[in-house]
Amino acid sequence: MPRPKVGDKRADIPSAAIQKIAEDGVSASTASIAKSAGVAEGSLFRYFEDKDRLLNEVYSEIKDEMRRAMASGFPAEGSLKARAEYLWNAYVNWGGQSARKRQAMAQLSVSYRITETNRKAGREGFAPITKTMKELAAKGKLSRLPSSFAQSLFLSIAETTMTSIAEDPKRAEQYRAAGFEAFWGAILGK
Amino acid sequence: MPRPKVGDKRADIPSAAIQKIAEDGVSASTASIAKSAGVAEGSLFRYFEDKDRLLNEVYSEIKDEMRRAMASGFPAEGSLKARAEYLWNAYVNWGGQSARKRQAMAQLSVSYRITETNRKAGREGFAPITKTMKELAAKGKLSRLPSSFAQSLFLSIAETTMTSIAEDPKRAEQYRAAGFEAFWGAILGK
Amino acid sequence: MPRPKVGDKRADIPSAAIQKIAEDGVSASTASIAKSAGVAEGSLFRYFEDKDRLLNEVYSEIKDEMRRAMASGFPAEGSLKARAEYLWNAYVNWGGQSARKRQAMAQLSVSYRITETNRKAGREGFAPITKTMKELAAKGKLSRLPSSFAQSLFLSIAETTMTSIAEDPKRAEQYRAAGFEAFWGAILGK
Amino acid sequence: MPRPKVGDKRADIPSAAIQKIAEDGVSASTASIAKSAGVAEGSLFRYFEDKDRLLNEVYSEIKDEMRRAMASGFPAEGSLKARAEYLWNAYVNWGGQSARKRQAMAQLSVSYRITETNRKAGREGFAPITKTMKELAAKGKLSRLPSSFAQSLFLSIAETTMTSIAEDPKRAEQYRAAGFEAFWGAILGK
DNA sequence: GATGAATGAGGCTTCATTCAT
DNA sequence: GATGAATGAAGCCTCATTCAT
Repeated sequence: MPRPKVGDKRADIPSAAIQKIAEDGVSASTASIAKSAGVAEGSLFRYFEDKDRLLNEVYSEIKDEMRRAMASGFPAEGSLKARAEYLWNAYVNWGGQSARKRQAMAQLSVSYRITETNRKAGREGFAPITKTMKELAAKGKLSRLPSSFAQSLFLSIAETTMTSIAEDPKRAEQYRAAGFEAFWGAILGK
Repeated sequence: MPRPKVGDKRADIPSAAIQKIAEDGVSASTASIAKSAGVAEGSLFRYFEDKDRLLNEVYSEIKDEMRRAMASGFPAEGSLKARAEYLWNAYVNWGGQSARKRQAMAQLSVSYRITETNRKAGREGFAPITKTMKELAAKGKLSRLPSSFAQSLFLSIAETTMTSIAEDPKRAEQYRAAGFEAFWGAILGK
Repeated sequence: MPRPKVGDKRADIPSAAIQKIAEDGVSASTASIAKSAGVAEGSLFRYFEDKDRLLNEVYSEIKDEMRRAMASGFPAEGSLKARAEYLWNAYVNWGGQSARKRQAMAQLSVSYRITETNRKAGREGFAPITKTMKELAAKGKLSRLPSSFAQSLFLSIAETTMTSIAEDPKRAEQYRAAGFEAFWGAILGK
Repeated sequence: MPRPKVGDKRADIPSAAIQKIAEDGVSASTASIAKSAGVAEGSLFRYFEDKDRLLNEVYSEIKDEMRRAMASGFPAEGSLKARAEYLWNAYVNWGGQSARKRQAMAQLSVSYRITETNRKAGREGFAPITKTMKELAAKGKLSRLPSSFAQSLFLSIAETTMTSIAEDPKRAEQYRAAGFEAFWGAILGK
């Protein structure tokens, strides 16, 4: 019978933090996070220097996971549309399966406790995403604006889509497809 | 010679709250808000039962203002595009002139302290907006989804646009126009 | 029947702090100090930004009181010995009546929480003391060393004297006289 | 090739404690002491039942070392002045070479965590010192007071001297000589 | 009505100590 | 013996809210 692995405690804290932040916002108390992680309150601070560190680490962890979700299986050789659609689906699907993380992210993104450094690191996607977005932006009607605008549109339209899915999961497929068309139209539509 | 109006004190509190919430998030202390409004700490609670009330009132006040900005001068008889563009411009322009309020709103909208009732009231625009959005949604490729989806897209694309403008104000015009085209394409683009 | 004066609460805190620091050292908890002052814990922080401020204020308050004790009635025109003896007696008597303050001071003086600025301000006596010490130092065998050395000897010999008095109060007079002779001999003795 | 001796770990702890206490006061954490000693946090408690034990042990260790410094080479047959001067020089020289220990001692001596027993043991010198002090006290003007008063004066004047030396090491010799003269004058000066 | 001093619950963080490995 | 992860009590401090003036 396997006994609880040593060191696992640390790993439990970010998940608990995500859960609590999703529920209560970034003002979720460290005590409640620790409790929900099944560790003593003091233990939290063995692993995270202070609450800000924890918050920032959770933030970048989620950002990383998002990127990984989009990176895995990415058809680097596909057509522009195929690539864009792949990214879209990967992102929206990830969001659908990670409601808690999305909710936590919504809180973290507007929190002043996330450092600018971390925020910037979060924005810089991995190369293939950035490249696809750049191509897309260059081709579309937004070509005279920074490609980051296209990227922001991607994120915000996807966010809107995911929110709608969360509210009405039975139509997930429909929203996902419609969301992509909306995005595509936003960038390239006449 | 106009003397300071009685009751002015109350009116100063929401503005101060907006300022402080924009700066510090919803965790801005009531003391700091009172101070910034030039009233005593205790006086705040003569006007607002508790902090939550204040927060909710600020929320709906801003929402109201947004609506008024969009309503005033609305060309009810114009073409669909004319009307949509009017709304867009009115909204984005309002945002450009109300940075503080936008920032406060960003904090308030994710706060769990804003009641669902209030949130819903915020979403329900005034009739002309809703009507325009419905028409738009019905005509576009999103016609099989609730018109609230189109409305959410309007808001999120506008938000993205305003953020870009805030970061690079010299290109405000460009962003505003491009933003509208993006929105238009999102809803109607082929 | 006089009711408790408003604002008196603040004044009670330093006395309580002295009491507690004397008993428990500078690690006396703010909670215990507040309790002993008869105020809520939070109230302490209305008056003192943080514990360090309180500690430093207590430190300089006691230093001030010491100086006042030595200054009041000082025979500025007396002989050197008369003046030195006056200072000695004033200081030692003050210490005898202020056991708690002396004990608190013993803790505060070695605490790293007292700022260098404050420490320096504490060292700078009022002019008459400094002047007397300078004259004394110049005349004695320590004339080739900074006069601050003589002053430090004054303080440390007095401290030793006061400690002995505290341990055996019946001999207070004897110790006080002997202490002065010791100090006098230290500076001028053959 | 000498390998690190077993049991060395224990010996490293008091030195580390001295270092840390000198830096941070008696509130130096056991964790920081352990780290500075190169042992695990928990190991400290294998050697010292608790922090108080460690503190007390460090205290008496330093006191012992002081005594040894004064005892070694003590001219038991010398004149009273020769013996007193020997003790003085030995003590002041020891202090000059042991700044850290003096600083730690300054913290420990005022700490309520040092037991009365230990304190008393610290005061009782080894016989030759006590004897010399008694002779001195008996001969001087303080002859009607307990000889411990003379001993306290020795310590406090020496302390003052060492502090001055620490602040201005180039004048060490001058201070040391002047300090002894001051002490001598304090006890015997006319 | 207006004030701001007073409150105390609750939040973050430190740290001496224990104990399974 | 040695380790260091884990603990939770206790410390400092903030803040929404009350209420005597």
